[in-house]
Amino acid sequence: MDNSDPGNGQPTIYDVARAAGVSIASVSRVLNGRRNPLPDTRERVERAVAELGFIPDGAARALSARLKEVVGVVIRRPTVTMADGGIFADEEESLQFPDLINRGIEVAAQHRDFSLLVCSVDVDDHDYSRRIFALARKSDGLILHDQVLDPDQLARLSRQVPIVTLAGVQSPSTTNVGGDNVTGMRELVRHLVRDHGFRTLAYLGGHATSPDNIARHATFGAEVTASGAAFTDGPQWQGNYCAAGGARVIERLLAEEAVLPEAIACANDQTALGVVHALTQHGLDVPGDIAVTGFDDIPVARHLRPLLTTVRQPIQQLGATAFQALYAMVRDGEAAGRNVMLPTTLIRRESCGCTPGPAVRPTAG
Amino acid sequence: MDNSDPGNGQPTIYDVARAAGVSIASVSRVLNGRRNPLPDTRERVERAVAELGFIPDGAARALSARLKEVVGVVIRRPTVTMADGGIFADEEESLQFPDLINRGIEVAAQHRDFSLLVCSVDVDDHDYSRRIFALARKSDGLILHDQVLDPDQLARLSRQVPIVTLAGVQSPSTTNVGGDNVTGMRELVRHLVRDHGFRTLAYLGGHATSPDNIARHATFGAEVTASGAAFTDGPQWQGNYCAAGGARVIERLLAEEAVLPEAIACANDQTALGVVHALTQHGLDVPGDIAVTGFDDIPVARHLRPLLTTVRQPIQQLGATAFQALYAMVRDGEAAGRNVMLPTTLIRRESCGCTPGPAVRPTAG
DNA sequence: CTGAAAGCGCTTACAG
DNA sequence: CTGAAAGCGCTTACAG
Repeated sequence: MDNSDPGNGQPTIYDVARAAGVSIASVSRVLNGRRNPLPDTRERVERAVAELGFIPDGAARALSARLKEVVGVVIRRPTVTMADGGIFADEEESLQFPDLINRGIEVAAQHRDFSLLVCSVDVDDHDYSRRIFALARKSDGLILHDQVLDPDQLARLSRQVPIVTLAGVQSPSTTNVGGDNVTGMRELVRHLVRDHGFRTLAYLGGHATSPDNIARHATFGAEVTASGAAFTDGPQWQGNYCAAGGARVIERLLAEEAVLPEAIACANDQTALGVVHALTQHGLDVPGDIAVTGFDDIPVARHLRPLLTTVRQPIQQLGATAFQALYAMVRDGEAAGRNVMLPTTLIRRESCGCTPGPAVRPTAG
Repeated sequence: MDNSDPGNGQPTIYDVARAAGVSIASVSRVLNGRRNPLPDTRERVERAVAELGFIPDGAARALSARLKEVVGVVIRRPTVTMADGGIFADEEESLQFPDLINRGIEVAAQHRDFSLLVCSVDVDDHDYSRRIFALARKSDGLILHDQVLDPDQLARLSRQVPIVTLAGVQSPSTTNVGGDNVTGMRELVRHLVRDHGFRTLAYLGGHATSPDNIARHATFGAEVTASGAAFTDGPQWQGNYCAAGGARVIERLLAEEAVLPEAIACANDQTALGVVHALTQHGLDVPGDIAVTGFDDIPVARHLRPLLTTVRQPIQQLGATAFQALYAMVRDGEAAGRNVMLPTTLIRRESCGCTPGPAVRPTAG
């Protein structure tokens, strides 16, 4: 029963206790600031800690305190199934929106001494759900981007740890945080149809199962139709939230000499990036020949030419809010089942055909 | 001593053992595939596991097996100190290069059932090193981007866990993985000076302490000078690896009506993005009036106009290599002190003044 | 305020 | 092959 320096290196709490001449309980107390120890005790412990370079082991702490101080985050890695049944992976692309959200989660988590454990999944992989369940046992709670598990699995998972979905769907056992797709899309359609007078419009989608994508698609279609303009729709307008995916859609349409609409609303900015690029490569001018819009307002959207008209979401805030919701569940046992919707706003820049004004800096979200 | 269902939810290995009518040791063995158990034992355990939805607790496993199956990653969040002493944070920007590297680390880690624990630090924060040391005790090893700790701290940290630096500097106690800055920069200068004939060139830097930045700066300056061209240098050319940082440098130079060089080599692509944008906003044409190049070849660089001439690094591969190096240290006790250098290649596109050819897809790295 | 002891949920020699 | 038991390094009632 000699718990001291086992030769492998790291000092344990026993080493500190011996060096300070106190019990391990006292060491633990000064380290965690519980039950204020006497100044003398505190000092001796602090000196010993500093001398030995002691840092408590995370696993032991977690096991004992029943708190890992880790939030697990799952993002979806893109894979796109092609028309011919093949698979095309755009893995090399950075996923700016999810990565930025994760930064928001992480910064919020730091304030609570939580760390971020990330796991990216390819939903076409055979056992990706096993990895998510394993992640759950390494974390105090999980934040799931998009829709990576079906409702049944989500319900099962929520029995392991609290779950917050980001841009997913709220359920009795999970809380959801997302942007207001409907309002954003309405504003966009109104601008495109009423202000610019476009008569034919298409929506270039993201992952087919993504709740964000579904909501944006539905709202866009309904609003366009309601406004009396023509909604160009169909399976060929299916992208995957990536620039390469968006570009591919355009390439194919152009290859089969399809008649393009006057305006294309993309599922997100990254898609719009690829769309603008593909159109330009083929000699089409944006917005001269065709208008293109995005969604999210990722920072690079502010450096593109033409400047991208898009629907702004408070990206980092989405992440921070998701963490806070999760933390309340983990820490205070707050109930699941909430649905938090953050506001979106239309940002009119150039790619819709608006005239470039003086450089517009969006106000901080 | 009743270790069974404590009411809080998750079944433990004791519950499984009881349900299967075996000992917890047997449960552990079939779960971990050790010492092949009898088919009968295996089946009963597997049935009980499935019925109870048992997943081993990560902390308990880690404590007992002395392996957390977690790799900690530290990236540097941008903050830039302004000339007037103020602080300007570009926190809202996505850090595409580090994020993409992290994806590479994570995918490699998945193959070994490791997860990625990320921590972003602001080196101007007062106690960021405390957070890094805490991260170390939640991980089996650490990968540090850039230069986030000084050599002394690195040495101390390496006594806690194995360390791999990414684009850092190799030392006896740490292994480093990075791209070949010198060769890449040489090729770039040769192209700019010899092929394009530029006579005045500047380097717009990244973080001043970044080893990548230092190497690129030094090589660029030396090569330009050696070639007989003029190297424009000075503190006003200090960026921070972000688009906003690059744009700010240009804004200031323009504001003080400085004479711009014929070509600007940026520390990375993201900076180049901001530079191109700022120049364009001021009516300057890239590459007509001034050439701009990047470094990294991040995917968006392929969707910009003009297409960015840059030095390609095998980004995801850098991450995967860093993980593999770390894994060898964690698992096989491999010694630190290696330095792995991955090749870079010049990618000539349009922003240097080359004529746009047919769209060039770089071959997979 | 402080210490001795139990316990967190696993893995792994050690016997059998 | 399998089980009883020790032990991983902490935290936290429980006494004193």
